[in-house]
Amino acid sequence: MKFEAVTIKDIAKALGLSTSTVSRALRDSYEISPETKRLVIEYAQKINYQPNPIALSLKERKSRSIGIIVCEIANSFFSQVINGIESIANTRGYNIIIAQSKESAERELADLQFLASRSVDGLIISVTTETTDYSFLKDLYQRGLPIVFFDRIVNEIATHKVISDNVKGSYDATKHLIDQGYKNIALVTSSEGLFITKERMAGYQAALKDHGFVVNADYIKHCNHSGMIQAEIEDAVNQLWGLRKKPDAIFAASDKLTTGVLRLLKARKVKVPQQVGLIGYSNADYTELIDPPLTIVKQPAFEIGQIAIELLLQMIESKRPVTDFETRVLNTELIIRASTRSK
Amino acid sequence: MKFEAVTIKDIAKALGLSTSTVSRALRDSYEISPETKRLVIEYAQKINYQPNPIALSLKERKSRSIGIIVCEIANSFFSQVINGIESIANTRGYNIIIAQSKESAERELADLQFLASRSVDGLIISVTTETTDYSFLKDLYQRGLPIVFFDRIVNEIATHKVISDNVKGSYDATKHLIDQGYKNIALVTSSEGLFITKERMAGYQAALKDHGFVVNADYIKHCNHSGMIQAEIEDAVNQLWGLRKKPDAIFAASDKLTTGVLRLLKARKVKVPQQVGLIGYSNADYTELIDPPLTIVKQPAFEIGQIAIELLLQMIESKRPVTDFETRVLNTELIIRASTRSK
DNA sequence: TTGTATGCGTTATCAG
DNA sequence: CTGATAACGCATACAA
Repeated sequence: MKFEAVTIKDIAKALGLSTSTVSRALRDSYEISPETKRLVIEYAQKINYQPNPIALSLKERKSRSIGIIVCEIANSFFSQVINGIESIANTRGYNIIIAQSKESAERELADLQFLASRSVDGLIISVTTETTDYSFLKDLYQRGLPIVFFDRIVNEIATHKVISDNVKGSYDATKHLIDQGYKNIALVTSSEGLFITKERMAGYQAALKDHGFVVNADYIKHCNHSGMIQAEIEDAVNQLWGLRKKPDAIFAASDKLTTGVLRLLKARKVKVPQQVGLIGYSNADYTELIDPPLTIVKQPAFEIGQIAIELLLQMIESKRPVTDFETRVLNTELIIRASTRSK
Repeated sequence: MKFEAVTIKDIAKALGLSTSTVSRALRDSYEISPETKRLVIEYAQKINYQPNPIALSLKERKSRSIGIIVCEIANSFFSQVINGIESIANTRGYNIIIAQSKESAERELADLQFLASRSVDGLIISVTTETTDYSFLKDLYQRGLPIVFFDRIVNEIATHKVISDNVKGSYDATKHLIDQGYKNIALVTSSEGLFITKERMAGYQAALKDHGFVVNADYIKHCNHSGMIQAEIEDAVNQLWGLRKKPDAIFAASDKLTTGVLRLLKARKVKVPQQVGLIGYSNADYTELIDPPLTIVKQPAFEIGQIAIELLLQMIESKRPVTDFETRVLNTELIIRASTRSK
């Protein structure tokens, strides 16, 4: 509470007891007489006593808060993950502090320092597409800060990770385009350094090969998710369109890229899926509203959040350091819409 | 930091000084010799000393964190407001704790208690459409917790408020439909209790009257933003469609309602704007992607957040209680798309 | 100019 | 069973 917060001391004074007795009574210690306990607990309830979490944090050297770093909360995927995290964190008495990196490695570092200085008990993070220097993260981790990665994970750090099955998701998406009769399928994806990018590329390539297509390096375009993303997408599409054998379909391998490609095609009056096929990763809820509704690969964002926080709390609350780390891989969902392609 | 966090005591020991000297040197107190200051500051930097914010909070009886309660962070409007809040809070050394009420008054109360118990220094809130009991909020406020309302404000509590000009925004939206030639314009809006609902209704009614239309009570439908919102919208639209004089246009007075109405019309293969005109409040970024792009009323969400936090920090940091409260009213933007109605 | 002592709210340790 | 005291990390009134 604020101003006149009631403390253990107030209770002690009012009841003519010592603070330690009150503290013990409140924590239901076995060494306090039932009578005293009753008295204390009743009075505490009456005056609506709430233990001061700050004092508790100072004493116990933990803050019962966990930090989350994502690039952007306005992104559906991330806000759904946060919802998942929150749904569990709250019931376990933890609060979450959200920081946005805005796809900037610099801001990410600042966020990290900020959260560390606020002594969060643990961290859940999806790194930026820019991040290449993991030293601070590693340092934090080695100093004992529990960390769980999700989505854009860092393989260089051995801890729990939660992702969706990127290879399979991308394989399915690409296969769907093939099944629809597209012959020249391009991939617009994120920065090469990212692990999930590699996986998504692998799924795309595997699907092509399995169906007798050759992988054309010119068909693979990387865009990083900077503030310039729309311009990068435009560049990528221009390059694709400029090829001798122009692609007839695009697989966009992230939420932002899907929206971006769609935006561009709309602006250029390109008909989807008649003129160009399009499929993309997306957790947005608008994809069924566009015309025709877009076929998407959807990640189980809420579950990803829940699993991430479960694993994190497990690390935080276990007495001795966790040694065997898991990488949880969840299935994505291919949501097929407007599946009939009118050629 | 975590484990081996370096404290003022460590510095003192290493330099053969007392903790108070170190503390003062770090805070650049005038009563410390330049030489000692230099020594302390250099050493502190070298070992990367970070003051423990928890200890600081306990001492200064404030947490340098502010609470935010919104119904849903996945809502573009709210995530943009949060971005605005965060942009300022971070630079002023405050962190934000976000809680979601999910349109439930019960969860809102729990959030409130949670944040109060975490001793936030201030609160920024947009209440649920369900909220009718303001007693806890009022209580908190009277105990000295600075509160700023935005969007769904509570007029019963005299403090700063930030909203957009709902009357004008709705007036403009309605007028736009009239200008497009629609004659029977329905309003789908939120719960009647909400102040912003009243304002949006007022704008809608004023526009009709000013243009020589009569306000038809049957054309006004209230839906509250519960988990059943889509069903409520369906009900509302069914009722509208069942009227003797069926409406030829709908003004949806919130983000969620706009999406919901659109979803329904799409599902029923109703052509917008040919068969039914549609205009709605929206801060989503997908409205230009639908076919044809939707005309919307957009709120200056980021600015709303920035102003809210500015006002809050002003309350928090002012020595004596603020007495003259402002209600900041910002202009909305009418973004006209697909303006030519092909009748 | 620097050091000592105290308190913020709580719990753990040690006495009684 | 209960009470006094110390400690968590920091800032500050008071002493020197």
